[in-house]
Amino acid sequence: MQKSTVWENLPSNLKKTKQRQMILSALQDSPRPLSAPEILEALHKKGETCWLSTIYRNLETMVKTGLVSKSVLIEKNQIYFDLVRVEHNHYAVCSQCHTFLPIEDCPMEPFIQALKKKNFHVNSHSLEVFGLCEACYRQSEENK
Amino acid sequence: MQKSTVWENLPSNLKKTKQRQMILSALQDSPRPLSAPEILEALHKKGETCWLSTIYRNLETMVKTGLVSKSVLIEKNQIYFDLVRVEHNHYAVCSQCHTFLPIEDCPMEPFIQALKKKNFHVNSHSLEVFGLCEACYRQSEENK
DNA sequence: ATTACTGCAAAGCATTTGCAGACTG
DNA sequence: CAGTCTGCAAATGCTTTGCAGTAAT
Repeated sequence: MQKSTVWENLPSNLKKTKQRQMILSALQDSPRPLSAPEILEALHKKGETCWLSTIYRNLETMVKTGLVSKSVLIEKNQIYFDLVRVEHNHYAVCSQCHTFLPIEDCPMEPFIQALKKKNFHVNSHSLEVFGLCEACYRQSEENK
Repeated sequence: MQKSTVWENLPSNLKKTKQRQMILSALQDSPRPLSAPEILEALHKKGETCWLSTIYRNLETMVKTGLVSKSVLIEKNQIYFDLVRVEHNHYAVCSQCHTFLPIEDCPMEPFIQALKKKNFHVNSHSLEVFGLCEACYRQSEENK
């Protein structure tokens, strides 16, 4: 793994273990969020080994320290994790092939302001859009 | 249960069973979305019985027919179901006490338009906001 | 040396599935 | 009667937890 700034700047109470590095690297190499089992599989493909429980525990601590974000894919009812990157936090997910299409701007700001007025203190939000990507949409049209 | 329009207008391929009625009624009586286990509990409190698998199966068919909407509470990693009402679809959820605060307008429209331009065909979306409700926020401030 | 972390096993729980009998239209 | 639906049991699969040994600082 090309050691990233993220890695160099791990909070001091987090030790730099091989497993931690492998997990971060898997997330970094992926163009989309991954579930814990998917991370395991990705590591296996590289010939690396790690236990699922280790993956879960690490992801959870990384979420707490803000390195990683957590979301749920409702269609699979499974938790997905993503490196916190500046560029994007949200995805449109194809119901058929589960392609993740990153969404640029997040339209939530005005929203969060409105909640502030109601004395709700927002920490985080999640947003998922479902539908069909171009390819799957075409296919479904053809089958009509 | 006060028989609602929803009940009267069930799609003709859905039979009007006691269980279906009980489940709809539980959702109707609730000010917030419920998980399947919560629905079961609600029925028990009324002295009604029903199996969890029946609840799950019914909710799923109702989602398909558009009577009910489905969302995930990431903090509990559990699926929640809500009657599809005109008024609101989204909630702000308190991380502490899990109060659901309904959010009025949905800011997603411009968003969905933008995705159309990218040839992604949106079917549905989910949106959750997390944070602290007023009461829990005060409490957390006091404990500082 | 201290504290955090991992492997491993086992449990926990929400959710799904299969099937035979019961109910609805 | 035909097609759905339910009760029930059992399985599935993700996620969590406990503990003893291992590794990092």
